[in-house]
Amino acid sequence: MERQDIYESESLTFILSRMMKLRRSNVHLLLRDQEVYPGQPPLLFHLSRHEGHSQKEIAQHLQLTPATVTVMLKRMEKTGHVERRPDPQDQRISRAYLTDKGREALSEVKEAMNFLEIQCFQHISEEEKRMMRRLLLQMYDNMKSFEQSLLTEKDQPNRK
Amino acid sequence: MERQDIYESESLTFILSRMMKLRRSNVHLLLRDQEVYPGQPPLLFHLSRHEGHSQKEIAQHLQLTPATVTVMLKRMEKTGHVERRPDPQDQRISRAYLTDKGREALSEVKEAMNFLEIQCFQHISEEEKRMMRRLLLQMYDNMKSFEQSLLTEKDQPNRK
DNA sequence: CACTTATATTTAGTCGACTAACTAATTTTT
DNA sequence: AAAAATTAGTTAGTCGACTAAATATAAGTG
Repeated sequence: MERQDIYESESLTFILSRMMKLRRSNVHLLLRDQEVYPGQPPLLFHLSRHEGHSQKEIAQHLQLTPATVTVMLKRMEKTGHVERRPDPQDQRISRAYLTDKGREALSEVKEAMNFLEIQCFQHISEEEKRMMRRLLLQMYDNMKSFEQSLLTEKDQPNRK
Repeated sequence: MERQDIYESESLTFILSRMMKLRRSNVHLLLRDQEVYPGQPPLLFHLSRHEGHSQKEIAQHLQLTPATVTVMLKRMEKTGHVERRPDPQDQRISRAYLTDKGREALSEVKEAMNFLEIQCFQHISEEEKRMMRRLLLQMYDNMKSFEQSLLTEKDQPNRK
């Protein structure tokens, strides 16, 4: 069955996305007891380091849209991990805080995610990790340049 | 602004997911003229190689749930890229085929995706790519083992 | 043959991610 | 001071991905 074709694939991005998908699924399994979904740890971590950030600040840091942050925070309010309070000086601004429940969940999430990270890099040396880091950043830069060229192209009247 | 902290991050998986997110966004920009969404190329490619596969077969190959395949195919039927026909021998089975429009879109998508892949790996040597492939497969295997251990744990009566 | 079990797909609901449009508050301009 | 522009967040809608339950069809059993 072609379930195994990750081992035959020449496409690195294919392997990458399969690996990331599996990782995400493992995150899900790991976090189920904490009522935390796979997309939420980055937000939890951010709030633990930046108590009371506005939604705009959160969105910028996590590179998400404001709409996504609103929806996520709303859900996390619902599970009791987060609370939002209006800024005293500016009624447009909403600031997010971890609740006690949120902090509790967070420490377990931190532990779980660290554990996962260690498992993920089993049998991979520090040197190899360093090389991979360099290559990934190169890829990121390449994609950033590519994005720029696409967006520039988009603004051209004579595009295509 | 901490938008730049990908360059400071020690977490490879963080860098990985940021890079993959950016890539996906670029795929989106590239495919907008073809009425194709970033999740659809794998399914289009599969159908071009396996004309008439059942939804179950598609789901197994792409490692998606049947529900996801149903919803995706329905959307692609709507845009006219795909048509579904019942199997003549078994009324439970639905088989998917590319339309002419789908084939047309596919060839442009193929071109675009190849172009993107080339851009992604600029300034990275063949040797480096080989190493990265090995490391990614190792990570995949690690995550696979981890998943197994989690699922085994899940079936234990005395878990946690 | 009737009933039970298995199979393939669908539907409804959840999540995160985006876009576009909207709402309310604040700042800037006239 | 009033109007216009900007800002922060929200809502509605789209996508893909999953889960659980439902539906229709086929296979197996007594």
